[in-house]
Amino acid sequence: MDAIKYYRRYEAGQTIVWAADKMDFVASVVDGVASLTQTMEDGRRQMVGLLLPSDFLGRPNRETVSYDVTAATDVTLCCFRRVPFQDLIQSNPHVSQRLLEMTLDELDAAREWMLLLGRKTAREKISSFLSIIARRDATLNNLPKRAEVTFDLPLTREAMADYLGLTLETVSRQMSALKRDGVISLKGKRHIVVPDFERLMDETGDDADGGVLT
Amino acid sequence: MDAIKYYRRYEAGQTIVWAADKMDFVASVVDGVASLTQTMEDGRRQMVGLLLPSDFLGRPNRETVSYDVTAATDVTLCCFRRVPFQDLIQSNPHVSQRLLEMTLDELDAAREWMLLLGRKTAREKISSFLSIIARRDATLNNLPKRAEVTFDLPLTREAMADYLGLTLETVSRQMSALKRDGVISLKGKRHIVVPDFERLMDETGDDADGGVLT
DNA sequence: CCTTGTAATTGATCGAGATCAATAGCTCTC
DNA sequence: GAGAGCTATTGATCTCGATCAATTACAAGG
Repeated sequence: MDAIKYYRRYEAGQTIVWAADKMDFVASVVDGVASLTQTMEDGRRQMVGLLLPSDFLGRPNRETVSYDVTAATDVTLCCFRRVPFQDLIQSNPHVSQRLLEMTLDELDAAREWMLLLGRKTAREKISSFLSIIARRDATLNNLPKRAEVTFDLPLTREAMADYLGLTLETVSRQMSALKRDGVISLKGKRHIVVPDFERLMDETGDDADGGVLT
Repeated sequence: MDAIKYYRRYEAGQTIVWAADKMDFVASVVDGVASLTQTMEDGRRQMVGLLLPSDFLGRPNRETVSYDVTAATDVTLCCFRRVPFQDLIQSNPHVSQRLLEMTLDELDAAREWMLLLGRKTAREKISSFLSIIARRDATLNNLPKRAEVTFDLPLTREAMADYLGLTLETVSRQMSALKRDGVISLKGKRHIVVPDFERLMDETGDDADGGVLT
């Protein structure tokens, strides 16, 4: 496996693959954040995937993807040439089982995202997004309960709008509203402080706990 | 594989599994249509999956699902007890590879769905839904180009609304508008005639063709 | 035939978020 | 430090789809 891997770096804003382009590798994100975005003919855009470190990019047995892949921050990928990687899957059942698990997790995430897009209010969308980022950051550290949480937004307001199915103006307004209400505070444009994480969770519209015996 | 399979039938409207319930089987849809639905505490609902014949339900190595599964029409499932099925995956790499392919297809569908939910207008949503159903029906037959297409809606207006992130009133109004504009005609409430399928496609907001050299 | 119940249509009004527009804050560069 | 070029905030107004409400269309059952 190590024999066919190599690293690539992309700068923030750079396109990693264009929709319908040939893609001769699959990869896993080592560092940074990449987004998958679909665009309509008239320019309307919707983010359909957000890849954080350890997430997988690309599809075995398929040469193209149907969305643009863009580096939201500086990104480092660990790449594998696609054909050797496919051979690896054939010979090593463990790999395809692991890949299946990861894809199923991604599908679950996509389904929560669909609930967000279809039914949540703008304020709930923003809160949900902030808590997703906060949580993904927090897993690297260890999360104390009902504590202050701090992190940097990896996305611009415009990218957040594309993620949430909103306009950037609405994103900005709702961020200001959450700040005014003391749910978050901002240091600069991108650095977020959440004084009480549970308070933020209450704003997301999701069930308080994971659903185990409500 | 045949040794561990059995069939189950559900009537339209019946719940197949509740969110967070234990699910001791996985299954594939033989006949009918089932929906996966997520519900918020205050009752807002969003469909997050629509299972048509040949689609797969359930997740190996996980006892629960996080959404309700409901029979939209009468449904026949071909079930496999979960634990033997997991053993099958372990021993037969072909199965997990096939399952990976199916899951990746479902993820692609989920991503198009996200574009629909986040960025399309009500009219585009309805048109997209109708063309999805028409196409899934048409694969069973053989599809001539720019021809009349005919099919039955497997969903109520309310279920369509849950699919599309709309209210049932808006669904009804847009159906009437498409009828008024001659894009579709209705025989009864559920039977749809599309006189010109390309005309319907133009209403979806999607690119005219699959994206091969636009 | 008349009731009862569910699915669907249609109308009137309202409001959340989009759109249009101006301004502010930053970082770079010259 | 003035100007260009971003990103972000804030204001004013408009619109699409939601909400509230009444009516219609059936199908089932007494």
